Amino acid sequence: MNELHLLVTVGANIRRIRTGRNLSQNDLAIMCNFEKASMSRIEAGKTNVTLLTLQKISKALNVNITDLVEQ
Amino acid sequence: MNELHLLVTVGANIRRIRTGRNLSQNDLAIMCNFEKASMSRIEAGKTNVTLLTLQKISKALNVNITDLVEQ
DNA sequence: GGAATTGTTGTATTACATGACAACAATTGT
DNA sequence: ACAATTGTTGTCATGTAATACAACAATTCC
Repeated sequence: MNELHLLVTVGANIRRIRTGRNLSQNDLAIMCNFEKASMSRIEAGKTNVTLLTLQKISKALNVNITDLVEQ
Repeated sequence: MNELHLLVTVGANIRRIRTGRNLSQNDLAIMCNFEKASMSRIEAGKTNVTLLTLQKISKALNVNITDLVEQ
C-alpha cells in the first residue's frame, strides 16, 4: 500500500457516510460550498485534500474529522 | 472559534508529540523530507496542510493521523 | 557574555488544490 | 426506451501549499 492509499480511504469514508445519509455528491458539495466535480474527485481519492476542505466536509456530514481519516 | 482553529490545534498536537520525543523541528522536518521552516509554520497553524503532508508527519512520529487531527 | 542550537520570518519558484463551467457517462425510475 | 438524476472527466483561472534558501530571533548551554 502506497502513500496515496490514504486519499482513497478518506474518499471511501466520505462516500460511505454521505450515501448513508442519502445525499448525492451534489447535495454534499452544495453544503460545502463547492462543486460536485470536486466532491467526485475527492471521493475517488484523486485530490490531496487540505485540512480546511476536510473540515468543511466533516461539518456538513456532522462527524468528526477523525471519522473521515481513520483507516 | 473560527475554522482556522483546527490548524492551530493540529500544529499544537504535532508540537506536543514532537517535543515528547525530544526532537527538534529540524529533526522532524528532516525525517519528513522538508524544511524546518515548513515545520515551524505548520506547528504555528499558519499553513492549511494537506493529507499527504499530515501522513508524512504521522509516519515520522509513528502515530496515527487521527492522533494529529483530534481536537 | 559568547557559541551553538532551535525556532521564526521573508522571499521566490513550482506544483497543485480550489472553484467554476461544461460535456459526457452511468444510474435510476417510469 | 426515455427522462431525470447522479457521477465523472476535461479545462481554465486563481490562490496557496510545498519546497528551498537565507537571514534573523530566541533559547540553551558552556
